[in-house]
Amino acid sequence: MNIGEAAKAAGLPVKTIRYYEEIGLVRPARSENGYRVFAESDLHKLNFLGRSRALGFSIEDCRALLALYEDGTRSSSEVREIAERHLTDIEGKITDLQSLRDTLAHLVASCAGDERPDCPILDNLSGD
Amino acid sequence: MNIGEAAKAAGLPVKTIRYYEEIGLVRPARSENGYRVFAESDLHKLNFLGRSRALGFSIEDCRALLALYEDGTRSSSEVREIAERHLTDIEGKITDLQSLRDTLAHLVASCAGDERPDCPILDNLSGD
DNA sequence: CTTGACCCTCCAGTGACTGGAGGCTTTATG
DNA sequence: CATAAAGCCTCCAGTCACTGGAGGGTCAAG
Repeated sequence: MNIGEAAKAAGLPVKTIRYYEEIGLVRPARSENGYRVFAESDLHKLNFLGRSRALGFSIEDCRALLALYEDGTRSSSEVREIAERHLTDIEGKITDLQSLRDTLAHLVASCAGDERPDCPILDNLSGD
Repeated sequence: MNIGEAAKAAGLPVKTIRYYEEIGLVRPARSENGYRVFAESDLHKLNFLGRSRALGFSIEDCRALLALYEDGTRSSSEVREIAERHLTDIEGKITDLQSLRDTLAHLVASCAGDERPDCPILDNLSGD
């Protein structure tokens, strides 16, 4: 299976797959003409990577998760640790964004948004 | 005022201020020895930028906001538009992250996290 | 006079791709 | 059978907003 077909099957852009090979996440074989050849196991990995990235795991987390996936002797605690760290990270980001949102919402609400120059948003940004 | 002092006053790293000059957000004078010299108005701009960035505005948004701030004939609607777009953007990000968080939380909760290899997290990532 | 704290410029790296140039190979069509 | 389109290849540059470091000049204190 060539890269284009693999891309469709995995739901990833061709460029992304080449990139994943470059950083050693997948190692497809090569045919005589130099084209990458993807086996079922490669496809499986690409799907795994796509799902992990969609859950927001970093590339390095994905690399670790993939290694654990392929290691039959792993302990589930190692996986859970990575996921927990990521979860904590996301929760922190949510909190930060919510606080930003509240501030911004107040500012937007306080601004007339008409043709006059008076603007509480700018007042706030300039230090009141 | 030299860049170090300006950095302290504005609460920004020296490197960041140099970067802001490079991209034309501030234009401090120069003394004979080549050192940047920051006037009160420059400091004011740096503070404005720091606050805008802290609210998550992109550099280009900051540039636009700064221009509006310095334009006495602006209409507050222009400012409000930028802020509203940013607010919408943030709300979208919050929604996305919340959905990620929910999925991850479920996965983490379902994983024993012990020494055994069985792991619903990996099962999910590998496509069930 | 020297030490240390500043300051300068320029270059490279971050994360995770994405776009494009320039050039093969394969497949479909006239 | 020629050609054109599609698909593949590599390599380089750009994204965003900085950040780190090399290599070197300037200044105030002891």
